[in-house]
Amino acid sequence: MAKAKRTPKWQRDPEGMRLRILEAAKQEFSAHGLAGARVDRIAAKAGANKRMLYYHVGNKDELYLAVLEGAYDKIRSEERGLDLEHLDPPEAIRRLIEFTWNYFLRNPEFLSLLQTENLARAKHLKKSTKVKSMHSPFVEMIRTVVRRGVDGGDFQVAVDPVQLYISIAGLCFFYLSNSATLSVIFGRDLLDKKAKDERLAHMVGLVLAALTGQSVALFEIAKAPKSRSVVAQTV
Amino acid sequence: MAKAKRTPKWQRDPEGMRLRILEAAKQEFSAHGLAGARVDRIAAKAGANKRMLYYHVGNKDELYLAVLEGAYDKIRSEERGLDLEHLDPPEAIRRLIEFTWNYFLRNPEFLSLLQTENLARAKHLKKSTKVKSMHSPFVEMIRTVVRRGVDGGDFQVAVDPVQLYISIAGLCFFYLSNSATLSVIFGRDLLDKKAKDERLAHMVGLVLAALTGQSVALFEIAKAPKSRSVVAQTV
DNA sequence: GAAGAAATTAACCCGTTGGATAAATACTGT
DNA sequence: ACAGTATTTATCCAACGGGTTAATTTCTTC
Repeated sequence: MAKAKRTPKWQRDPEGMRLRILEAAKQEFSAHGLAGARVDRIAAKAGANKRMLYYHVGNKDELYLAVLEGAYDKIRSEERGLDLEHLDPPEAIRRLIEFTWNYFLRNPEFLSLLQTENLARAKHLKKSTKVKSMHSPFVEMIRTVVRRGVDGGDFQVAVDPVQLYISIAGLCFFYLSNSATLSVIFGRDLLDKKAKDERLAHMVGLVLAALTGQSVALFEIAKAPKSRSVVAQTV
Repeated sequence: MAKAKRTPKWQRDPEGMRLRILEAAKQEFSAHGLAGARVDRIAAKAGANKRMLYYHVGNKDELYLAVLEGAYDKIRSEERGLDLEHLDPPEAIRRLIEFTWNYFLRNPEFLSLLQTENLARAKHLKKSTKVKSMHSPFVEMIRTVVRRGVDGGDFQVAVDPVQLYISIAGLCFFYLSNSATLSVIFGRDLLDKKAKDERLAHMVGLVLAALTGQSVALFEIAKAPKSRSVVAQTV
């Protein structure tokens, strides 16, 4: 028998493999949900063997939780880089909305994972020790912005930062995560460029108008004079 | 051999059976999603045999679509009874928000079903002929309210009714459908009575303030003087 | 009271799926 | 070069789950 096999069939790369597995799992879980996800497909997509999943991460549930924690970790860390402190309050809120919107656009799997986890009534997330300790200092960031806005006279009311955050996230989240059914219902494509631009303008206008008491459509239109209405639309 | 079996083991009731199957399926699908739902559990919950599902409705996918169509049918019909025409515009918007909020609260399975269907990118809904024809005349209802509000000077801007509807639905939907993960993240129970009351007040305040340009917290507080802040919260 | 249709039950089929076992292959230190 | 360990592969399997087949029971009607 010739000795053969001079070239290694694979390189050892445990950390790389772990990452590929998690990435593949993220796609699979977000595309099919927890129950619909197939362990074999994850393995194949990661260029790995099914046994590897169990070796490197654990069983299906642990894998799912790891993906979920990773997703939260990612958004929280990006949020931290937002520093809204040295913007004047209305501009800070605008930036927050734009960040949230764009993050959701860039990371659709995050939306799907959240939906999946909420469908499961956060059963898995509750078990996570990591995520609980991540309570966003983000809320404090927003609280500060609101306080500054009120003190400086820009904002009319000192809104609860958690409510505000949930509202902003909700305005973005619902539109994007439900765009499929909404598009069918309303018979328009909500994901083409124009629709997305209009939505962003609408959300910024809605929230800022509520906070400042002035129709934001005004300076919105001033900024982009050619787009004919943005929040407002002549009747 | 004695003849036995004088009392019938079951009554024939095809329509009742069909309804029980659909109700059981609704619960199962909303609790576990499409892939997670178990045909056997549906049958058991309906007090039926698995074969009955196929006899009365069809296979798992058809069953799911039937449930989904039923859910849409229900909310659309309730919406039709809202008649906002003879309310003055701000009050009409308030009622719309309250209706949406309460409907979602009363029908949590509807939220779950929507989430599930959107996770599937509306694959099934697109096949439905019924739902497409249900385009809500609701949008026209809202358009009329907005137009009246602008004409009468109550509203500052003529917002696109579809955007407004999506915003209202989104504010309600996200809070409720994601309350499980949000509660974990923020470490507060978002579903107790007080939290729900505050949320409703926040949403009404946000939307009406944006539309009218006046901080709605004012007449909100006037109406319910004992609740200490509603939209606003002193800093 | 018998025939035929409608509704219901029980039992089985068979591909899928999560997970396990054990062997093979690459790397590390000595 | 050898031993020991970490990583990867190749198979296997028991449970499950959707769907089907065929028999059984009730209702209708003539």
